[in-house]
This record gives sequence, C-alpha cells and structure tokens, in this order.
Amino acid sequence: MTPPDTTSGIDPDAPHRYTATLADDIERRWQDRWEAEGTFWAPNPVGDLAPATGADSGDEDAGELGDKFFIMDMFPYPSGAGLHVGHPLGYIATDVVGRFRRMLGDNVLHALGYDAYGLPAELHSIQTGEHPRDNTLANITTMKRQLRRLGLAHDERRSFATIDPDFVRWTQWIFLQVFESWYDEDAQRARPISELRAEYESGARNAPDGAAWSELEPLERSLLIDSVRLAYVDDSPVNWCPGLGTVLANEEVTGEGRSERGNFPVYTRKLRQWKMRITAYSDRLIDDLDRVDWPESVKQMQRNWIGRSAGAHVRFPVVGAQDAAIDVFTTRPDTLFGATYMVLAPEHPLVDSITPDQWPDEVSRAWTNGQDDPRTAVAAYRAAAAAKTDVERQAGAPGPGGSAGGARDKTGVFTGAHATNPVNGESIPVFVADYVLMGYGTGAIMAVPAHDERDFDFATAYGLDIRPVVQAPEGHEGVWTGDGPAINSSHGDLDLDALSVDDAKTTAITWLQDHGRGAGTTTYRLRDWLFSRQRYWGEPFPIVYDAQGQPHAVPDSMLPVDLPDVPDYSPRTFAPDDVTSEPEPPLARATDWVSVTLDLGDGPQRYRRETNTMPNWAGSSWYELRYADPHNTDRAVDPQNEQYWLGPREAGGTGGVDLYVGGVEHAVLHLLYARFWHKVLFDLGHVSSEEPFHRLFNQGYIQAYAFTDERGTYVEAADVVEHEDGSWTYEGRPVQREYGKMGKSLKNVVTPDEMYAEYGADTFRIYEMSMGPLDASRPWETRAVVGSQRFLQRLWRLFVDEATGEVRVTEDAADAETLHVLHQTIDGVRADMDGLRFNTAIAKLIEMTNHLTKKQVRARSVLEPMVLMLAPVAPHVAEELWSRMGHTGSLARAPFPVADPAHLAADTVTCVVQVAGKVRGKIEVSPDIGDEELEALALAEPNVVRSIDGRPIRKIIVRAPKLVSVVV
RNA sequence: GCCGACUUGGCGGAAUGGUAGACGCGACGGUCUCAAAAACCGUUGUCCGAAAGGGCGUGCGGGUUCGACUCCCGCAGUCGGCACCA
Repeated sequence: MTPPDTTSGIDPDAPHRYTATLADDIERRWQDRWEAEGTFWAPNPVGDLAPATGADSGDEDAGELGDKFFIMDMFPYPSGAGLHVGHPLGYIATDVVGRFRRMLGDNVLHALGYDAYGLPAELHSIQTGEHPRDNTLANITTMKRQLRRLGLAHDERRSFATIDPDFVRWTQWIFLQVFESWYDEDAQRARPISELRAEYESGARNAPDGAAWSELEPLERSLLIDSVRLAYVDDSPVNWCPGLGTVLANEEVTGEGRSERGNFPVYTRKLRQWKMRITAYSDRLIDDLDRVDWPESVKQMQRNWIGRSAGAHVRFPVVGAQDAAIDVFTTRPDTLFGATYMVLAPEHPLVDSITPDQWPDEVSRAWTNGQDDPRTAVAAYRAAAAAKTDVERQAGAPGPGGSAGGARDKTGVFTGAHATNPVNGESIPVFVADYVLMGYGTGAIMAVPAHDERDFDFATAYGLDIRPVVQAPEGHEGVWTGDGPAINSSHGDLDLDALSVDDAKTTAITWLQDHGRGAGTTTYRLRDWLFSRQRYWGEPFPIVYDAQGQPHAVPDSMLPVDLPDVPDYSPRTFAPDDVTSEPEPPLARATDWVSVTLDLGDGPQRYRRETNTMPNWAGSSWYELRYADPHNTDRAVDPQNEQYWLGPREAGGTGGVDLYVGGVEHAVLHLLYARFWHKVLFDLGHVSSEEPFHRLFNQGYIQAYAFTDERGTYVEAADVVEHEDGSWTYEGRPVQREYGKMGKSLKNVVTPDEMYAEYGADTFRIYEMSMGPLDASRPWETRAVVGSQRFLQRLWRLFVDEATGEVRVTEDAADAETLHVLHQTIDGVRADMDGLRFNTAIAKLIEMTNHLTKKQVRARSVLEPMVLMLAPVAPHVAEELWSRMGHTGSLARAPFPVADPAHLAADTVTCVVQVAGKVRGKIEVSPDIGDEELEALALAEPNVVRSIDGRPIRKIIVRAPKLVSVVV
C-alpha cells in the first residue's frame, strides 16, 4: 500500500513538484489553448459576433445568450515605460470576477482596449521624429505580451485602441452628434439642431430676442443656431499654459494653478476655443448619482465638482444711474438686511460704467487706496489684479508688515458708486475686490460681514458696517454662519424677524419675486468643458470653417478625418510666463491639409479645417459602448447589442456596465465626461442606458518602499538589507526608508516578468489578490510572495505525486468533518467573491487546503469542488488539475460549487461562557441545544463556577448554541 | 478652513454587537542533511506564572450595552478631494 506521505517525504527536487518552471509550462500551455479555442469569446445578439446559427435572425437569439455580465477596467495608456507589479492589480481583480460570473452561468463581456492618444507619445516623437502612431503601436504590442502572460480571460476580438481609424471615425461621429444638438430646457434633454431649425422655420419658435426667423440674415441664423449647440466655439476665458503651448480644461489645472502635466504655470485669458455644454447637464449629473452604485466618496467628489448651490438672484439698482443695476447671487437671501456694502469682481463689465469721475464727499482714505479720483483708483486696482496669476490671487497679497502669507488678506477699492438695497432702500457703497471671482455666480456679491467670513475680513480691514441679522448663540463672538432667529430684518411689507434661516430664505425669495427685485435660482461651480487642444496627437475635429469663419460639420461619409503628416509634432511653446503668446497648433503647419474644397450643399467651396485636436479624454468618454460592438461599420454600436450589454435591467434603472474597476484619480475627469457623453447619446436615442457605468469600484494602489542614502540619492531598493534593530543599509551604509509609489526614478520597481520567472503567474495573481482588500492601498513585499506559492504547492501535492507525477485522487467518500469544511468553504468563498473580498476568499481556500493536507484527503468529491473554487484566482493550475482528473474541456464554464445546507451545520459548536463580560469557559455542544440545557451546562463548568465565586447571579443571557453570558 | 476615508501584533491584514488577531510574511524551535540552503512540522499580541490560570490589550477620552475593533459623543493623527464658490 501507499506509505503515508507525511512531512518528511517531501522532496524539493521532485520532478513533478509545482515550481516556477512547471507553472510556466502549465500557464503557457493553457493560455495557448484558451486562445486557440476562443474560450472567452462572448457572443453578441446581432452582428459579426453573434453566434453562427444559420438563417435565424438575431432577435430570437438574444434570449438564448442568457444573463449577461459586462465588466470593465479603466483601460491603460500604452506607456513605453513597461509595467510594474502595481499595474495589473485591477486587471487581475476583474478577471477573477469575470471568471467567477462565467462559472455562475453568465455571458461575460470582458476585454481590454488602449487609451492611445496622449502626451508622452507626442513628446517622444518631438524628441525622436518618430511618428507617435508607430511608437504607440509598438508599446501596445509590448503591453499585450506582458499582460497575456497573466492569463486574463478577455475576448481578444473586442480589443481596440482609441487611435484606430475605425474607432476615431466614431469618436468624430459622436462629436458631430453633440455639435448638431442643443439642450431643450423645457424637455430637459438634448435634441437635434434640425428640430430647432424646423421650429424656427415654421414660426413655432422665435429667437430669444423675439426676432422672427424669416427676418434674419443667413449669417444671423447661423449665429443663432451656433449659440445653442452643445459643442460650440467660444471666445471666453480659458486656462492658457504657455509652457505647454496649449490650453487646458479646468480639471487639468491643479489647485496651485499649474498644469497637471509638466507643472507649468497656467494663466486665465480669453481665447477662441471649442467647448462642450456639460453645464446643461449639471442637475442630471448630480441627481443621477443617486441611481448608480458607486463609492460614496466619488459621488461626493462629483457633487462638489459640479457644486450646485441654491439661493437667489437679487437686483441692486445703482444710485444715480438710470437703468443700471447690479445683479448678485446669494445663498443667504435671509441676510439681505445685513448687506452693508457690495463687491464687484475686477473683471465685472459694470465696473467702468458705474465708476464716477469724483469721490463723493467725506470718503474714507482707507477706501481710495490714496488715489485722487475713483477712475484712477479702480484702474490701478484692476491692473494690479490682472497682473497676478491665479496662484498669487488665491494666495492673497502679502500683508503690509510682510506677513508670511498664510491669511488671504483682502484687498479692494471703493468705486465711488452706491447701490440701493432692495429690501430697505438703504444706499450702500460698491467696491471692487479680487476676492470676488468673475467665474462664479454673477461676479458680484452683496456683502454681509456679520454672517460671512470673507466679508467680515474685508469689512474689518476697510472699516465697513457689520450688522447682525441672525441671532448668534449667547457668548458667540465674530462671524455667525449658523442657524438662528432673524433680527433687525423688517422694513415695509417684508418682515423676517424671528424666522429661522430656512423660513427667512423662503419668505425673502417670495418677496423678491413678487416685487420684481430678484428670484430664487441655482448656480453651479461646474464650467463648460474646454474641448480643444493645440496638440498633434489627438483626434482631429470633423469641422471646417467657411469664408465667414462659421463652423460646418464634415459630412459623415468623409469620416474619419485623418491626422495629416506634419514635419514637426510640437505645438509652439513659449516661456512659461509668456502670458500674451498666441497658441499655434502643429496641424496649422499642414497647409495642404488645412485648406480643402468641399460641397456642403452650396456647390464646391474652399474651407479651412479646424487645426486643434480633441483632448485625450475624448476616446475614453465612450469606449464602453464599443466593446459591445467593436467591428460595427454602420454604427458606433448596434442598438440591440447596446441594449443587451448595457440596457437597464429593471424599469427605471440606469443601465450601464455591471462593474467598472479603476483608480480613484479619475473620479471627476474621465467619469464626469463619460457620463456627459453617454447622456447626450441617450437623449438622442442612440443608447438605451442613461449611465455608462452602473457599478464603480476603486481599487487601491500597490505602494512600495524606496530608500535614500545620506545624500538623499535613491539606491536600489532590492539590495537594501534590513537589520534586526529595524535599520536598513545599502552596501554597508545606512539608508532611510520612505513609502510611496513604485517608479524607475525611485529605484524600487518590481516587474510582473520577474514574478512570472520566479513564481509563475498563478502565484503572482494569488499574492496580489490576497494582500488585502481590493480598495485599500498596500505595500508590495516581494519576500511575502513565497507564501502564495507554498499554498499552491501544498494544494498541488494533494492531487499529484511529486515523485511520479501520478494523480492521487480517489473515489473514496469524504468524512463528515471534511464535508463540513468543504461546504463551509463553498459558502464563504461564494459570498466573498460576490463582495469582491478576494483576500478572505483565498484565506478560506488556504484553510481548507491545510485541513485536507493534515487529514490526507484524496476524495474526488472534495478535490473537484476545491479546484473549481480555485479557478477564478489561479486559473492555469486549476485547469491543469481539472484536466489531470480526467476532464477533457476547459473548466471556464463549469458550474461554481454550491454549498449543501445539510453539510453546513457542524456536529458540535463551541459555546462561549462569559462571566461579567469576560470569557471564562468554552463547552462543546450540539448546534440544536436548548437554552435551558445550555445554561445548566454552562453553570456546571468548573472555571465558570470558580469565576462566579459564590457571587449572586443577577441575570443570565443565553444565545444558544453560541453564547452564555452570566451577569454578577 | 470645508468634505470624505482611515487608525488592530514586528509587517500585510481577519472579525452579521458575542472566543480580538483568521490567512500570510517575518521570527523562534524542531525534522531531514556531514553541513548549509530549500522543504516540511510546531510555537509566536503582551505581562505574571512551572502549570492551571490570571492581568493588560484594537489611536486617545467619555457614553450606550450583560457584552463594543464594531454603535453614539468629543479629541488627536494619517491619507485623499475641494478651497476667497458668495
């Protein structure tokens, strides 16, 4: 008989031991087979990826595809730097989920594309002269090879890159959809421009100024239409970055007023640029956050970014000026009686017209900045404000004493004008100050120093009245921004006194509306999306300009508009502080391309092409749709395919990708833009889903330790030695440890290739998944990887004789305890997989393996479910064992084990006995023991008796069969 | 400043209000070996104790509860986002 193979019989050099070499052989073999057999192909309802079922039309087949599960990763930018072990974390996680869902019977759509436009490739081209496409495609090839070795269960037929002409064609098509739409505020949705034009032509609608369509000149008509398009050219302040030679979206500018890429200063200035009217969707973008399954933190970030705030517009007539009035936005209309002055932003258009030639009598010296007349004073102040970058402006001017600059000292100047407070007729001074921003609200405020910190600071500095109109709690000093009864707030027919803040707001707004002096309103922080860049490596706009400079869509049949070859890929860049420079995109130099003759309905004419390109966010704003129908030449996505993969599952649902995994760094940029485009496409009837991503999950990051020597230079982390006292040395010299990213410059990169070579892909996958919860960041520790390999080796040994390679699985029946362990494990692993808790799922598999090893269990009825549970995380070794047990096909679609309730309950349960809240005894009892019997057993336990020590028992809590708590 | 998340052994981390520290790394002890490495087996929160057992322990201070890592209040620290947004 077989000698009991216990501890000492294990030979590390056994020929059939699960080593990196064997793993490598197994993994490559299965990867080739999966590819050859198309194991992970996901059929579509219709089109080229529909199942080949003869003459049947697609409609019938859709039902036969079964339940779907669409899982997505945030696709990568194909960098030339190569992967480190942090990159695949999310891809492994989605692969585990995808494989699990496939074993539950779902039709799983999982593929990976490449977000291939980007600055690095362009910078590389500027240096080398190589076309960015060549470099990018080479990087994609390398990256695919590295990722393939992970054994990801992707449908390769659905992979694409955003630079593929076939993809660009539809990116440009979507741009034109946006361009050819307007937002109908009444219907609260985007509608085609053609419908608006029809309404104008039929006379159903007049221009906003009341003019009839028929009375307008052709150019006026174009301008009217263009002014409401969702994609439009606008000459308004943008973020100009001379150092990069391009403009940037607000989202691409850091809090310090610098470019996110390159860290160059950014200046606000007016330039003619493409924008997208994302602000039209502000409410829906906020409201629909309640309908998606996203991390609360990301939802909150988007809410903050959109920045909806409710309040009122109030008109303050300018004293002495006929029709002039200052329109302000306030969130606190309840404090109108506390408004003691007003402030205009330096760029506010009314500043010039309201500033008089002379100071009024008895003007305070502090208000004039020492200037002899208001016009000079205001002009000087505005010039000074304009010269500041946003950074300086936000940092605040250094105080008179050269203060360290912590506080944002308020500066400003009196305009010499006064305005009338509409609620009490009071005349209050109007200032210009740069603490009021032109970009928010109306660029003008009513200042209520008693209840606003900023106004309080300014009022204190300039000696302005501070009048409390909300009763602060007793003993409170300074500004009170909280709730309380209104005081000093009554005049004429408006009486707010004693009302709470909320009630006073409502009352004040009603009064303002009734008297035509204002209205309740909502403002947003969100600005329209700046959509053009002065760069080469991006999608060209499918737009041409006519002789009058009016934009026209390039006809659909001419898409895609390809990038022309240019002699030089760089935009003209300037000194980082050259504010007045004019942007000059590289495409402008392709003069033959720029000038084009087209017939857009009026016969052949010369047009000039748009020479800006789209921002890198364009491709990623709709790529989820293309996975569902990657080769469609007639549409971006066929409606049936879209409905199947993305359509809402229940009435009123948003639909969207079932699970989208990626880093939290895209919380506002990519995720906001993608939602916006998706909603436009929904409004126009191109998709049935209202949201692109139904469930979002942010994976954490793999961090790493880096080490610096005494000069602060990074040293090779792999060669640092740790000492028992917790210190580290490199080549004998002491080094300092720091914790952060993995990167070449930090000399702490560990690559997946090293892991494949040393342990194999399955070990690497297990390690990454077992390090901790998926949403937490954690440090990489190469020396811990061996633990995952030991697990797989132990498991392998259960099945395979390491000396002979013989499969040792028997047809024996399993003992009751093992069955209990098995079904407990099945139950737990299923739940963990569902909740993306791969770390605890793996821990349970390890526990079970340790149990089977200890008991030398070889029963097929236990080992087969074990292999199936392992398959999502370690698919290659699972496939190998499955096939060695005699199965011929892949286990990719084998049913995931189901726990048998009969085996879930244990024979005995450990009951804990607490005395005065402390555990004093444990007793093994039957799971269905009664309360009374359990109580009696507990009180008979010697250690429990000793702990009670004769004290009177006040109460006994029995939770059979797990717990007895004795209160003394 | 505002918003959000987090804080558990030497380390990564487990724990529907019910045995704190599962699982893994490391460390220590052992088996095998001439030896070492590898592998395997065992121990491992901390203090007292020969043991039985007991004290103390989940950032800090309170509270609710028979019972709190878990719930509530206050504080500190770390990380992320926003930031003169009216």
